[in-house]
Amino acid sequence: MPTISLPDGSQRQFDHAVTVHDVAMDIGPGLARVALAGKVDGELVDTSYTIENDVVLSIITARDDEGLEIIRHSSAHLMAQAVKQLYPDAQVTIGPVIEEGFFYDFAMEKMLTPDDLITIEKRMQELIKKKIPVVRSEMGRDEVVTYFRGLGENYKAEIVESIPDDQALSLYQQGDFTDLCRGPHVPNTGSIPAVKLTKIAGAYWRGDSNNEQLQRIYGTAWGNKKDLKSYLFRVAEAEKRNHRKIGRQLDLFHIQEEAPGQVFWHDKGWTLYNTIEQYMRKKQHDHDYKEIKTPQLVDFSLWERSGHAAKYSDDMFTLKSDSRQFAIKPMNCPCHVQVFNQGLKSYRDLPLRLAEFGSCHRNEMSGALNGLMRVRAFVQDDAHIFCSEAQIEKEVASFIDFLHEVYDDFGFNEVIYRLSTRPENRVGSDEVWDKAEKALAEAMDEKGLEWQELPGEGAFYGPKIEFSLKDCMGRVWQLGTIQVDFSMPERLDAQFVAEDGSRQVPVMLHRAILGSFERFIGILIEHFEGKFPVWLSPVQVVVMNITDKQADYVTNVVKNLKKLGIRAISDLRNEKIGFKIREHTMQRIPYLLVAGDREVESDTVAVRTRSGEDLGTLKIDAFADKVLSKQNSRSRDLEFKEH
RNA sequence: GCCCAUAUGGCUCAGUCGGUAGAGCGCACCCUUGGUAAGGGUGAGGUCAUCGGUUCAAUUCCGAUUAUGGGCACCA
Repeated sequence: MPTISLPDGSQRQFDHAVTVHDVAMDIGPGLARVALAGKVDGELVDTSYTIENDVVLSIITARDDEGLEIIRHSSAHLMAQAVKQLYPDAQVTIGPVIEEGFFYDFAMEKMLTPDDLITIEKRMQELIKKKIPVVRSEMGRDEVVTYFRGLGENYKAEIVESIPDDQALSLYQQGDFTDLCRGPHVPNTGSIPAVKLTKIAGAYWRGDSNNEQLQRIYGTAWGNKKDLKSYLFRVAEAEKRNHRKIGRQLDLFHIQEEAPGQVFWHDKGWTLYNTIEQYMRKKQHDHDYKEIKTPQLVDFSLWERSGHAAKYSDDMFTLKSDSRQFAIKPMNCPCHVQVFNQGLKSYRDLPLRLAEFGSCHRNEMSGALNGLMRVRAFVQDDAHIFCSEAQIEKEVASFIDFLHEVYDDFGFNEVIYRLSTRPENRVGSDEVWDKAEKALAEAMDEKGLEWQELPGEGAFYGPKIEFSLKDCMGRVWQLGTIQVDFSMPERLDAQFVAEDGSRQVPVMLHRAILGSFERFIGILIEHFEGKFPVWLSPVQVVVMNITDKQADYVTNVVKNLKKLGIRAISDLRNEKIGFKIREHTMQRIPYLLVAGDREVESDTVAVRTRSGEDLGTLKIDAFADKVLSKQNSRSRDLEFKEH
């Protein structure tokens, strides 16, 4: 005789066991129609689930996050059903839910084309119309293996075989298609309101590039057509922020075939780059780093000693000269140890923080290249902190503060923190790893940061924290990092004299805040959609004349602004003022100044922002003061507020 | 590196069921001197990514290469 408590606090009593669907029906047939699943005492179940005891129940619909997830998961099954109907030799593998959608990997002879995607989607729509019931059943593990083997579904059988216990597994059947799945699923295929296939890709079986490659189809699914439409709109809008597109529009940089993975910085892009570098130089100086510069071409033997050659020799650019083998440096750390090693160091010298805007080259695999986000030649805001074990935690903590200062200045507040811990193959004792991992974790905890752990993802020489941001397409890019290294200082004979006179090996902390300048600028472009704050804008001010009469005046204004350290240009072209305004607005120049006869007479300029606000008419000095104050405060808005 | 797709004036793209190409923007010149998101006219610009094959004929079809894009894998 179950009593069922609902989320609003009300209760319903039944004199017999009921299904989730029955309860929904009891509340109202409208709810029963849209019910996708139930949540019984916190656990998600199908609508066909039978309730026998007193429980707390909520009915899950497309409005719930869980409901959306169920729709997506069921969409993956639906797609698999369509694919199997159209291409019977296809074998199913896995089909999980991902952010905003789902995918399913298939093993099949035929190579899918974008046209096939349309065919598959059409078949899916037909299956949706048929409202095929989705039925759950259970089977023993070995039984399931036999079942899938019988169907020729060898991948699926392999997955089931790797499940340890002989526990009962759940299967979901919809018409001629059955898949292994924990569930829950929608009650019938008609409960999928809005689904669209988006792209085809290759993916390795079990994520291992030594395995065969499967064909992956990505899709997106939503609770209603409107949400699907707005998702597609969002994707299209995000595409407008693409750093390659804006990089071309704003004349910041280009990449061309003769130099794959390397950037040709144009005047404006390089101005941006230099502004950032100058900023970081100042910040590093303030945080007691010493800036150094080390060679590009270093004898291969150093990379052998550091241990990099063994692991990365294929990814290094090398060249021969005078019968010596050199590598173009893929990283700066071995060189920094060489600087540390000059002159005997004392414990009094620690922590020693050596920073370099280090230009590195890595022969990244061709398929990895990606605009500014992944390049073969890049510059890191790299630094290595040589310290004692006891100093690790304090150094990590103050590094995180430093990193936050920088990210704040750029306007990034959504940072993803990840701690990568000891991998299977590693150097150093467990005690030292314990200490290092703890130091990193505690440094984050003390600042109240929410972080994820990536077990086994650390470098062979030590654990690391990664600081990442999302780009406009929702992809996550790592920027900053701090890594504890117990290995390299020893390999490269770094030592210091301790308090007791003994020789000891320092710990080395590898750290970067921006990561690569290239990637960071790519993210900046997308983050701001090219509308950089004043301090970063390659051109901060454009001064325009209305007729030829004001040309000299404008030239003079620009000259004066430049003298004050403002990046100003003039536009004296024989065009109407509306035309010039439009062009420079599209170029995202923060301040557009107009000088006509009125302004010349009063020694002023009329000020407008790129977002269209009229800031009135100001004397040149007054305007310059305000721009400089925006620049110095790294303000992100353009308006001149009166005080 | 692997899978799929793409490559046409500076940019964005159209096009040719095989007969050596077109638009808009930009650029140059001329007219216009116009007060806050596109004034008008004229003109110049392309070995249709590269190499090879099929064909009387290839930018178009086929193959290879390179690069780019989306994934996968990788990311010291």
